[in-house]
Amino acid sequence: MRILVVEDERLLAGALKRGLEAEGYAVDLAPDGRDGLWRAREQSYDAIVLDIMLPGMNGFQVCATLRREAIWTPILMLTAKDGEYDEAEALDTGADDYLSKPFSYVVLLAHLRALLRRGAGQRPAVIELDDLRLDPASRAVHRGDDPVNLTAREFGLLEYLMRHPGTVVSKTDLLEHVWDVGFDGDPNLVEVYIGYLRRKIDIPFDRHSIETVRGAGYRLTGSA
Amino acid sequence: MRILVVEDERLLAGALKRGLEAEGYAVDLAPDGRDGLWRAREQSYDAIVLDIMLPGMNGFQVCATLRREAIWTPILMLTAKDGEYDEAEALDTGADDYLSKPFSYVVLLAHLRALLRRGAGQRPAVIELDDLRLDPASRAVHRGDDPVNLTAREFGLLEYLMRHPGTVVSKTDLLEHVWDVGFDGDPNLVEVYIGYLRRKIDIPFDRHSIETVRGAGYRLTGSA
DNA sequence: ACCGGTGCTGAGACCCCGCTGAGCCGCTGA
DNA sequence: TCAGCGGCTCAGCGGGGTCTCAGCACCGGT
Repeated sequence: MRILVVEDERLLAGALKRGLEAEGYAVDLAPDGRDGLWRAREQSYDAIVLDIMLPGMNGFQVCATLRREAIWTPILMLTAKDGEYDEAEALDTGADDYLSKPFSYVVLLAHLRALLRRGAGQRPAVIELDDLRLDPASRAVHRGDDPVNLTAREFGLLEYLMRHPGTVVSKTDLLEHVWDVGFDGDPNLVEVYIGYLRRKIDIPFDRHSIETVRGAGYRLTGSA
Repeated sequence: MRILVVEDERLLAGALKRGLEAEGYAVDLAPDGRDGLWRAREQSYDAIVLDIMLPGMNGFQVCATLRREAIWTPILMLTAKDGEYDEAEALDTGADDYLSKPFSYVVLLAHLRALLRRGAGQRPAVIELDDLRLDPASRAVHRGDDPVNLTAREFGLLEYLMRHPGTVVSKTDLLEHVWDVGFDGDPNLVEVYIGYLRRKIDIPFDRHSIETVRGAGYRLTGSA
């Protein structure tokens, strides 16, 4: 865990460095806003402790600049005054948390821990098979760079196949999982939709990733 | 944006509910810890405002229980005393932020907004998608340089969509998060409001950023 | 080669989904 | 009190999606 402390008061900065290092963190110091901004850009920190009152460039500016550059390192702001709107402004410029001076060391630690705990958000898994990509979240399918437009039923069918790559899936399996359970319809329905799929993801690209296994079902080929 | 307020003091709870609803949030109230825990488990909230002093089960316990069950809804704790260790304990049991009573409504709002911003995975204060800008703080929306006038409901809808860009959001999702709890209304309502939105942010500018994904929901296109 | 079985495809009907305009209700401010 | 606005419901319409059906192609076994 690497932490950047941007603080111009020597005494406070030193105390923070020693304290945090005692907790096992690796700490970098920056004496002013410009240096802090530079370090935050160059290095990858797990969190930044950022004072507002700084020579040269104040904390708000540093924070806003970083966010504008799409750098999302968690930022803990140290507000000198405890005016309400100061705090609100800190959060609105993109800080993740703030502390009003004077603060106790225990509280700072707790805030930092909370900040570090909030890790990166998990992204829904995109399923890939060779150059075929399916994103369940955005319901988007791509063959290479070309987008493929699928209807709801076609998408459901392809998703099920892609979740069982390389294995033979029977038509009754598909009817049960892609269509409603206990669907007593004609297996021909599956054949029809397999046809639709092929005409959208295989034939235009001259592939044949959907194999038919006579008497058994279908198999989607390719490797993740 | 759906928010759960766990607070036993009737007056405060009511005031919060009314205030937040005026801002366009959908608000649920829970009068004690047990009820709050139950609701937080059952429903999907975008944030929880959690008092510590509660009958039956206190806020620490509720918070710790939720985290133990891997429910990561952002939690804003209301600490009655302003002892340092209270605050530290709040953060250490898994709360994301805290406020010491008494607090002002402005500050609460700022904290909540910051929390909601993080919940979606660390976004800047102003949400941008291509030339569409939405500022939660000032409740202003712009397409390019042109201001767009939205009603509260339209704004809530657009904000939720912009916090989930590129992903398909179902109508029931929207009903649950943009409208009130347990809203068992007609999904047509969503369609109507999508229509309103399109007539304000898309059609006049000859775009179509709100795509309908037949059988699944809607997707807001564009890149930050 | 013949023939039954299995899978593929084009055409078409039906129906549900989503969009829209009209209108009602409640609130608010003039 | 009334006009205006926002929120919501309702009914109708249009079109795209789902499904059925029949005919044809292909494959395997005798």
